[in-house]
Amino acid sequence: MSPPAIVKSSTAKGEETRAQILAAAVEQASAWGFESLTIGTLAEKAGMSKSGLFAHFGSRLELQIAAVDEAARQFQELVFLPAMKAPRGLKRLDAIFENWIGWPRKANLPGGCPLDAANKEYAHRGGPMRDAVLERHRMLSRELGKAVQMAIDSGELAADTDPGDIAFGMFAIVLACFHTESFIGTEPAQSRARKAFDTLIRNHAAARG
Amino acid sequence: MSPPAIVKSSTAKGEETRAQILAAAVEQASAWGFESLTIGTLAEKAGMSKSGLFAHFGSRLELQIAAVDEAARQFQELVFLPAMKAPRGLKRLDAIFENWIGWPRKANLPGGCPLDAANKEYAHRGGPMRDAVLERHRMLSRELGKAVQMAIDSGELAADTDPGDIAFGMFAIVLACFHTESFIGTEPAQSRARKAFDTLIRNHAAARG
DNA sequence: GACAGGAACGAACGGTCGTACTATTCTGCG
DNA sequence: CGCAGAATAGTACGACCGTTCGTTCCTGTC
Repeated sequence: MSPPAIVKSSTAKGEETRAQILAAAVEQASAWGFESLTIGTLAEKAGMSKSGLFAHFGSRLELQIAAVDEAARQFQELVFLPAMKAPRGLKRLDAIFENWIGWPRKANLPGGCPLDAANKEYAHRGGPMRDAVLERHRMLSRELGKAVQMAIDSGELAADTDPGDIAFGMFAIVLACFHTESFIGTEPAQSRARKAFDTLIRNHAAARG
Repeated sequence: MSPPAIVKSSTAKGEETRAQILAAAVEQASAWGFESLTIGTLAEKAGMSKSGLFAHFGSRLELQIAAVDEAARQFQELVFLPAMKAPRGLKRLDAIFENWIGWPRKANLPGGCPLDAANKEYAHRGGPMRDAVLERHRMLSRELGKAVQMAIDSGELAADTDPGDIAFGMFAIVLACFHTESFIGTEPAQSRARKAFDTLIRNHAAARG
């Protein structure tokens, strides 16, 4: 009696190693792409056997999809979530941008943004991976759109601003930041990105009273 | 005697098939990445045996590098070269931008810009491929910088314009255009990109008489 | 102590990879 | 024609791929 009730030991021992595997998977995918996620190399990285790792996912595809999910979760956790502490409007948009351009470093992903990598890899082909990537991307895109709309509603951005233009502009600047980091270094790339973002916002700012 | 001098038959029959192989390679790389360039699949695509194709390059790495070169050559041919017919300054910058966002389609590369793909794949790793990609990228970057500088020298862009800002902005917009094409379609993506480019230029335009 | 179930293991499979050899066919020049 | 050399094909190899299978270890319950 005395029913164990909850238990289930929040870390079921298997869940724990699964989480470790996925962390390693995202790290590798950020640098080498999701197509590089092979059972063998990942097993070696996680310090376990191929079959042992394999049992956690059932197939390579499931592993890749799980890695995409994990990457999106980390993005949400490191970019959007902390920005919620900032007040709605431009302040929050600023926070999102700043977290965005810095999140690969914060997540210890020296290979760059894994979602960006996934998009590049699968956007132009069919299959379940493309579906998974697009779904996650649309979700995050919607969240960004809401944040922009708030800045319009608050009167900080001009009322006739097209929210899509701002989202497109932010997306563009962040992409260019990630891409130029490898050429000119993190610091100069982020500096240029911030300057471009400032210009973008100033361009659409509501006229001051 | 009578030294054969030149000869070498401009198309040495081998050169011709080599060119066909590289065309197929660039096409495949644009959609599946340069890491997907395997001897076997490429041989099948070119309608010849693995060993026959292999003999043209000597190693897979050489093949990949040759594909990067070919992609850069096509870029030069379809983006910069036609823009040279436009007069120096904003007109030429406009032409470059327009050719840029449309060149994958023009080159029959439904998978997107292969140089973008190569950059994403190799920017964060070492090795000869990274070197090759970065070199080509820097070359094209320098060419873009010169075109921007001409627009400043001609007085169409403000004298205090930072050429790097314009180049960064154009790069950003084109990247976002390529990335959003897969979500919202080619037409809307290019439309947004053109709008953003107009804003960028207008922002740095020299004050009118 | 017996037992059940999850977690990880090692070995093996069919297949594809890049690459090295040899053999065959094609092509142009005397 | 004949023949040299380039171009392509054939074959074989070791390594790695994803996956399957049977086994072992660990943990918690009767």
